[in-house]
Amino acid sequence: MDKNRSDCPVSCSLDIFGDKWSLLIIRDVMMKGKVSYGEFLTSDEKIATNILANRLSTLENEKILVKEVSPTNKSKFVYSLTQKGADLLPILVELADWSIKYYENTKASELSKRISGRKAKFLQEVSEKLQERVK
Amino acid sequence: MDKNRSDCPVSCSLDIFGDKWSLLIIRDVMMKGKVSYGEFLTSDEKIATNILANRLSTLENEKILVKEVSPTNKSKFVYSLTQKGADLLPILVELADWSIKYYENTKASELSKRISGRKAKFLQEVSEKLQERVK
DNA sequence: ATTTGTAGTTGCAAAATGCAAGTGCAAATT
DNA sequence: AATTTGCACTTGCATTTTGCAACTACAAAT
Repeated sequence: MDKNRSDCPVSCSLDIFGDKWSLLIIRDVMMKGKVSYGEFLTSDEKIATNILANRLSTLENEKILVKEVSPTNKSKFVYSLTQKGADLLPILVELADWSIKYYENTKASELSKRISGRKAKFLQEVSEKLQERVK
Repeated sequence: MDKNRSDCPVSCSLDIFGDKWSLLIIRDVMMKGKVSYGEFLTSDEKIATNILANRLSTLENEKILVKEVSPTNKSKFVYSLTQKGADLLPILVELADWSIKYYENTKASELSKRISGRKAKFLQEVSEKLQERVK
């Protein structure tokens, strides 16, 4: 059970989701409204099925996501964010902001640049919306 | 050369430093004033020498760090942050903040909790200090 | 000429990842 | 009632990355 490499808070965060996939699943739930295994598989980055299952299980164990039977379809599962998961939003915003600043200079990214210029407001707006569906 | 899994800015950031070690090196430069290979090796998380060499090389290629001969010792190298590297500060702060919120409830973390309560101010202060030594 | 300090590289075993195919099970279809 | 479909995985296997220990290179100090 000793999974922490040190007691540094940065290191502890990375111990949980310091990989190329975990935060993309969170992004999908948070920003794209995805809720199911099948939906996560359709993202552009093409996560492998075993890796997805593994990460969902980790995120569930860490109480970042909760897995429940779909209310509309009894043979389907839906994943949703806990408050702990919703609180990852500022991290995602900063990751995106940095990338936009240094890598995106195309027309297509003008929207995201405007968002990034009003970061505090954007954060608050999204955060409020997330509140309505945290478990 | 096609290292980007998608054009999502979150994904692009993770393509570069989405692993358990890269951001710890940045933390060491940024928060602990470490500058050399030998100093990075002494951190609590115990990075392996080959991984450290590999990550330093990636961070240098991405122009997040610059490597120069030490002005005081001609047979030593020093690494320093570029502006692009210094701009990773908000990401580190949010990673730490999240971890502090959900994992640290001991006396020892009272300091970091106070910092996290004055995040904007802390960010500005550290950021100003970093400006003096970006390359 | 030898030792020390610094920054790596190399070899190899173990773990994580990627990919394709297969499984289990409930619901819908025939 | 039997078969097919949809969904959520699991499994097997090859490739890649990581971790660990030992070794190398080279300049400076002794």
